[in-house]
Amino acid sequence: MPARGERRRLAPEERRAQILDAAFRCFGEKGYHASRMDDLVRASGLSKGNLYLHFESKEAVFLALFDAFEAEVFAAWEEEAEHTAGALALLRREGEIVLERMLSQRMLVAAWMEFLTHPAARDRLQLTYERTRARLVALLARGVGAGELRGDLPLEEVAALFTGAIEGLVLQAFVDPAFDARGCFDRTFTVYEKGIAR
Amino acid sequence: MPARGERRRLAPEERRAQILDAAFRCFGEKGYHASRMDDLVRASGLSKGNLYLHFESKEAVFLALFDAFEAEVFAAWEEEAEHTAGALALLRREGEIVLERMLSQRMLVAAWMEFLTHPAARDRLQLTYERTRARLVALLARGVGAGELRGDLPLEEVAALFTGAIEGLVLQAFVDPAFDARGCFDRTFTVYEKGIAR
DNA sequence: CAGTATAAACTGACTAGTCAGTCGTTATAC
DNA sequence: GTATAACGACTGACTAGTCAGTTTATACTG
Repeated sequence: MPARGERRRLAPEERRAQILDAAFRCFGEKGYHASRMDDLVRASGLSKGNLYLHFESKEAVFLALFDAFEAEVFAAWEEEAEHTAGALALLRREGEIVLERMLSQRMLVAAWMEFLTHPAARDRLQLTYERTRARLVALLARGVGAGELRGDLPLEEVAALFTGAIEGLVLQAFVDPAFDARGCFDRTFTVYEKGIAR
Repeated sequence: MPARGERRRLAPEERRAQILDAAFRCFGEKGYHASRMDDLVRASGLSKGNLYLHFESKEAVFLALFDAFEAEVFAAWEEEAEHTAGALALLRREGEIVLERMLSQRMLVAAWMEFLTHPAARDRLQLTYERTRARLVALLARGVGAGELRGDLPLEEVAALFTGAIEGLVLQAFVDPAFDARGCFDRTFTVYEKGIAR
């Protein structure tokens, strides 16, 4: 029983944020399965019932966390797009941005991988991949239009290659702390450049 | 209780194969966590006790399955290397080979992802990545030596990029059945070619 | 402004079920 | 006769989610 006066009613958004904050720490430290709902309870300082008042399941909490992560990356990309001219330069910067965020949250990425056998997770990630590729296709198309990139590129496929390659670097970094994904991206970007530039 | 005469003593290797066969079907259908040891028991037609006589844990079964998968891919690569001349042609073929095998066992790949928060899985996958990159570096180095590839390539990094890109395509195919990873690889291989050929 | 009613945020002990792994027993091969 | 492969009912630790009851904020009333 909490000491008198420690209970506080809060607006739903604040509680959700509090829960997501705890979830971020738990899932980001131990992954999805190893994080128990009781861990989130402890980390959030709330009761279990309260937690289930705001999220209908463990799965729902994790999906909400992913939404936040995606939104953050997309916002950073928008921001960057306003400051960077040139398709290749922007492509490089956007790659660096997402790589940076994923690497700084390796375990969260692993938690997502762990979660991927849930159909809901697959659907959600599919959406993210589609959005990402669509964004890259638009970026590449502008590059083609500006005469910076070759005109005969299969844009969808090049976008998918780029998307996948970054994911692959993150995976290699996850299993091997000594693997320098940033450096690798940096030093191999010229492969893309030579491959797609006009 | 089995009907009289249905019990059969078998050599350890045969039992192991029988268990791995069942594990292949279970994990390949439902993933790691959703596959219960009792499922393996049913699928193998053996008893639980017998299963634990040959593998000390669920984890051990899955690791053994991964060993087999890796060995198969590496053997197929060796085979291909004997028939294919030219670094770029071989690189393409080896990519196709591993892509083919991973795509035909999507759920098994997902099971592995799911399993990745186990330290033992990380160590095992790290080993595989290292072996794969080492193999690719050797392949690329031969290409450089033969004057087929540029001499100033960061070989380690290009190998990592290639390794990661394939993994990334498999992931995209896993979450989206409509995603054509094979076609994507095929149509984007020229990006590598232009990027690394002399 | 006290007193009271109502809504809804909040609590945590509890439930109902799960599942990896064990072990006492039985069958088989030699 | 005996070593040991094989069996499967059983155990106990674990955990997502529930719910009956408690506390707080606010609205209403005299």
